[in-house]
Formats: sequence, structure tokens, C-alpha cells
Amino acid sequence: MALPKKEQFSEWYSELMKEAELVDLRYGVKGFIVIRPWAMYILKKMYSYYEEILEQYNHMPVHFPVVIPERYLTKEKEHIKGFEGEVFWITRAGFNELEERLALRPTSETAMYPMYALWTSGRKDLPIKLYMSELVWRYETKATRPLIRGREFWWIEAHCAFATKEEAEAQVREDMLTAKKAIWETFGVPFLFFKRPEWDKFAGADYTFAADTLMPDGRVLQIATTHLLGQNFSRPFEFKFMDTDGKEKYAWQTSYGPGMNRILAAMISWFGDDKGLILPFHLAPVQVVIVPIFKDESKKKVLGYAKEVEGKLKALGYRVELDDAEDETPGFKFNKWELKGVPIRVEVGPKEAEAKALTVVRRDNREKQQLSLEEAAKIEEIAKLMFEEMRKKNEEKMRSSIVDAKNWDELKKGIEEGKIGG
RNA sequence: GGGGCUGUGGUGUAGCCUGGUUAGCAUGCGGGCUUUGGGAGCCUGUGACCCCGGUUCAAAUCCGGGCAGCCCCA
Repeated sequence: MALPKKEQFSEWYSELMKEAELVDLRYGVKGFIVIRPWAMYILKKMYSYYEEILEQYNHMPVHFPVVIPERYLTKEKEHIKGFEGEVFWITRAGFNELEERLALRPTSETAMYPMYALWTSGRKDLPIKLYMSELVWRYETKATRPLIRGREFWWIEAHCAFATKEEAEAQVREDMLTAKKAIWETFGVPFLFFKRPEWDKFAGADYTFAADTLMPDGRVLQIATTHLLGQNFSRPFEFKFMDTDGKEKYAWQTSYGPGMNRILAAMISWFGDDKGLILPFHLAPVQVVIVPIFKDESKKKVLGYAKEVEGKLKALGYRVELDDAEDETPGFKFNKWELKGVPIRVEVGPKEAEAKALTVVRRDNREKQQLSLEEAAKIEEIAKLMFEEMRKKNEEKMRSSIVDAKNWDELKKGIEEGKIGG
């Protein structure tokens, strides 16, 4: 890795995808990529934090099938109009043509709501708050970018239903709140929610709020959306309930979709530097890497001590890698693990072994500090401080990128400077 | 959606324009020696022209199509 992130962001991003072993683009089908273990681990961690937050707000997990029969998908007119150009269809199975085409879900409203209708008879059956952490498929015709725009992508979709419009609108606000807790507070990615104009709202929604973050080159990336669906879906899907006034009414619905692929891409882009990734401690597959440094005469002692350190750090619950490969020099290892974004490096050499000490190095600024082995638990404090400092920097950068344009010229100038409207 | 570019061992590349040798180099990987406070070194082995078609005595090289990827602009 030798590319400058700021000046050549696109190349930096592409190279990092490969060099840090995040994804493999050689699968050979446009828009479909292999997500390698290092990235998949991070993605799964992000999912688990996000899911925990959703569950704190009374969502429950659910699974709906990957395939949506054509009769469901086409039921809501605006919705299918918006998606028909990007649906993958299954038309054959084995030796048979299917009687009814099956869509690979591009989003799951039309898969879920027929069931919601079956599950609901009275007001006591509402609200429904379900989410799923799964894949969707869209036939993108634009250029694809790893984790940013693919034909297959990972997201969470949360679908809620209520008896009243007020509750549904409150849900849209709650979605924006949980997005803030996860994406900003937990993952450190700054963003702003904007109400989308009519032409850019979700197909079938009354209105849409979408979260945009900024990439280092000034481009915006939409990383989450939440929609007030109103009764637009409940009507065609006959999703009704008996209200307390004895009248049958259609449910009020919302749908919410944080794009986990893109949030990961944004996190990588906000936190990385010219040497590679920088991972938040709580998301990193390896949180601490131990690099032993020795000469022939000190080898046995240093490696023995390095194992002791490894045991101590593992006992503290950290995800630890002892990199004791003997055919790589320490300098090589430093660069390798910096590229991969491991937040904390512990160097142990003859001096540390003698003093039962640790040299702890922060990934972001390479600041070193000495700890005694007994103080090893301070590593987590150092790592948390590092994350908070970086998050703060991100916040400042985001703030300085917001311009309040009062006229067309100011707007144009702001856009040219890579800023975002506020 | 528009424009530009690329595809050669696992990776990065030379060769392509001007068709013809055993497809060169670096790195990685296996083995051996040696080496460790910021990408060490020597020896040895291994491994490649994206796919289909065309032109030609002859194609990595020229032409057409496909697939895949990169960059820029909307």
C-alpha cells in the first residue's frame, strides 16, 4: 500500500480491498463478490451490534424466503414500477419451466406483508416490529464497486406495522435514532438524514428519509433509509385489523434498511489512512497483535515471554494474534498488520522480557507507551481512547464539510469543494 | 447512462505499436542455509498469455464479439 487516500481515493479504496484481503473480485460475475474472512468477521460484528440495538427497541428477528412469487411482487403498483428493471427472475428449475416466475427479493415488503396480514386480526396483534439480517439482489446496470454498489448486498431490513399513522411516524423517527446509535456512536461513521424529494423516494412510500455519509473524495454515499409506507401496501395486501371502534382499518407501515455493505465501506473509508485500514477495537478480528523481536541469544527468552503475554491478553478476553513466524522480520510484520488495521500492536523484545513489560503501539498515530504486564488491561482503555479520538476527528471533518448554501452559487461552490448541503 | 483504459504464473509487471527464440523480471509459494527494535540475503524448485471466432504459413501480439475489472463524468 502506497497510495494517498485523499488524493487518489478510488485507487486507494480498490487497492485496499485487495491488499488487506477484504474481498476478492475474481469470482467472475459482475456485481457479485467474495467477502473474505477479514471483512466478513467485521461485517458480522457490525450486524451483532446493530441487532442488539434494534432488539433494545423491541424488534424481533425473522426470516422470510429469498424468493418472492410474481403475484406478490407485482401487487403494489408503484413498488413494482420502481423495481421491475432490476429484478433477477428464476424461470426454470431442473428440467421444468416454472408456472409462476420467482423473483430473487430486491427488498422484502411484498414477501412479508401477505404474512403480516394473516397474523393480524385485531388491534392486539399490533404493532409488529420485525427485522431480518439478510441479502437482497438487484440487477444494477451502473458500474459496480466492491461493498459500495453490488448486485448482491447485505443489509438489515426492519418492517413495522401499526394501528395509527402517528405511531408509524414515530417509528420513522426511532429508525433514525437507532441508525445514529449504531452507525455513528458504535461504528464511528458520521452521516446526515435527508428527506428525499418525490422523485427519489422509495417506490411505494409516502416519504423517505435517507442517511448520507461523505467519502474522502467528497462524494455522498447513501447508507440507510427509512420509509413511511403509510397504507400503500396494507391496502393491496389486505393487511387489516379490527380497531377498538369496531371498524376494520388498514395498518400503517414503515420499512427501514441500513445497508451493512455500505456502512462497512464507509467505516473503512473514514478510518483508513495511507498505510491501510484502521479498525475500531470492538470490531476488529484481531484486536491485539504481538510481535516478538529477538536475536539468536535472546530468542528463547523472548518467545517464551511472548507466549506468556499472549496468555495474559487472551485471559483478558482480547482477540489476540501472536505473530511468531520466523521468516518475516518485525518491520515486515508491522507493515502487514498496519495494512490490516489491527488497532493495537504489542512489541516484546529482550528489554520487555527482562522487565516483564509491554510496548503498546497505537495503530492510528504509532504512539508507543510502556506498560507492565500487570497493567495489560489498560490496552482496552488505550484502544477506546483511540477510537473516541478518531471519531471526534471524523465528526469535525463532517461538520466542516457542511455548508448552509443560501443561493445557487454558494451551493455550487460547496459541491465543488466536496461538501454537503445542510 | 456517456467517455477513456485494462486483461500475461497466486500477485505486480515486460513483451503487443512493427506477428516468428525456450514468453523476461520482481514478488509469492515449496525445500535448504541464514536472519529479527520498521518491508534482510543466498541457493534451488514451482508456476502464466480471460473466452469464442476471424486474418495469416505462423497470433500474447492484428481484427470482431463476449465476459470481467479499473478510472473519469452525469
